Amino acid sequence: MTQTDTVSRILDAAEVLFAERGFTETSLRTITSTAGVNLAAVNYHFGSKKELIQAVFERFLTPFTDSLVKELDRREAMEEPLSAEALLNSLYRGAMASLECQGRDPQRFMRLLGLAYTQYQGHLRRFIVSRYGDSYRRFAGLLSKALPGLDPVTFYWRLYFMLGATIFTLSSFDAIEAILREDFGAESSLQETLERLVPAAAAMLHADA
Amino acid sequence: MTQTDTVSRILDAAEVLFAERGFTETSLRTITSTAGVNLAAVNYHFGSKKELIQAVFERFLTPFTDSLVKELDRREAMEEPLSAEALLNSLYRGAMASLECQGRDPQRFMRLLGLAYTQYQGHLRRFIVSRYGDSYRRFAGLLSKALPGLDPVTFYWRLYFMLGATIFTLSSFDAIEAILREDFGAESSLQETLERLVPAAAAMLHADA
DNA sequence: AAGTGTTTTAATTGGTGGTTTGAATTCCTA
DNA sequence: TAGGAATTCAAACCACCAATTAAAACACTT
Repeated sequence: MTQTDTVSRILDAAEVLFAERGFTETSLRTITSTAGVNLAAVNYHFGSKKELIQAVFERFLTPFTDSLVKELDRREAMEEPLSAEALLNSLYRGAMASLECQGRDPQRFMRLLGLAYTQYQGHLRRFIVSRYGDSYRRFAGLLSKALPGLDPVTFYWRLYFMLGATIFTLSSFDAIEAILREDFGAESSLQETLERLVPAAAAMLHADA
Repeated sequence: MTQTDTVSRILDAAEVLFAERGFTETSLRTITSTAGVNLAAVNYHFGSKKELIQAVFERFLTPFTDSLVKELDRREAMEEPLSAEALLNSLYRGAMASLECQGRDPQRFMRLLGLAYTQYQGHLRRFIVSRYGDSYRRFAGLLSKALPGLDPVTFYWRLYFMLGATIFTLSSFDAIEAILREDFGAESSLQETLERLVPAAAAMLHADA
């Protein structure tokens, strides 16, 4: 078993278990035993449980963010004025594509993102903002240009409303989908939900202040 | 120290600590010591930590829900057609008023609600739905009537988008407000944020499908 | 005031958590 | 292939946890 193998086995197991149960509810013993590695390997390779959690997010967020930045470069190079809908579609579709071509489950990613924002007293939130904040500020700047005449404070609040709607619904997608299936017999895929989310979010951003 | 005193001291301390750190990150020892009561009092009065958590939510949600139901009764008795915006205002304002007149911090309430929904292995989610689901189904029914012609599945997804936007932004109100204050020098009150949220949510609900 | 049921207390139990250690093993290079 | 670094391993450590128990303190009735 090579080094990288052990490291990625730990990350794989941690990713799944964290998404299922949360961070404090997942012990290192559970992670290492499902990964099939020794308990001490976590502290050896990552230093601590906290750093393992950050590493899980790094592996998720770096390609996600890179693909967004590339997509924004591409879009901007076109010189066409970017509509809010187009930007939202770039964000969601680009992100989904980036995750799927990696073989990662987009739902799990959203679930982790949701946990990052509610658990751990905001350690993770700060980590994510400091590491990836610039890229998302760029996205926000472009989106803001697509909504001329909207007062900046209102715009930013609505951006957070959108973030909340996205993270909340996608991170509990399974639970919500199960409820709707029982009540209406209608199945919804993640893809369809994003297609519902984009126009709804756009309408929210465009609303009169 | 009378019985009710001990019980409510425990609930007060638990409420604050849970909202600050989450459930598993808060030990009974921390709760009882900040409450100034003996460790065994929790298990004596509530049975277990799990039941204490439920009790904290019950104390929060029961007056909250009761005030919503009364408001809905009042509104329905007026026989006027209810607009979506009016219903949202009833929900938010009624709830805020109910919490504030109790001397409870609305933000803390939202923070707890956020935690309840993200704890996946969700005994809390089930507890809340089974206890208060009927009242909120009634609200959803009225809101749905205010949006004729909207396909039910789309409506419900948008309801969850709205719930997500609300819980997410209000539960991290402090953090978001701090960022906006730094970037724009503009302070936002919780009241103002709700006044931004209502039209944004209404626009989302009214969007073309 | 005695007695009964209730509440609080302090000490204990059995268990799990993250982390550390030092020896054993594997890997790579010289 | 020999030697040294990197990695793995079993075991242990120590802090902390929820829950229980039995005795002490209290409140309330008769």
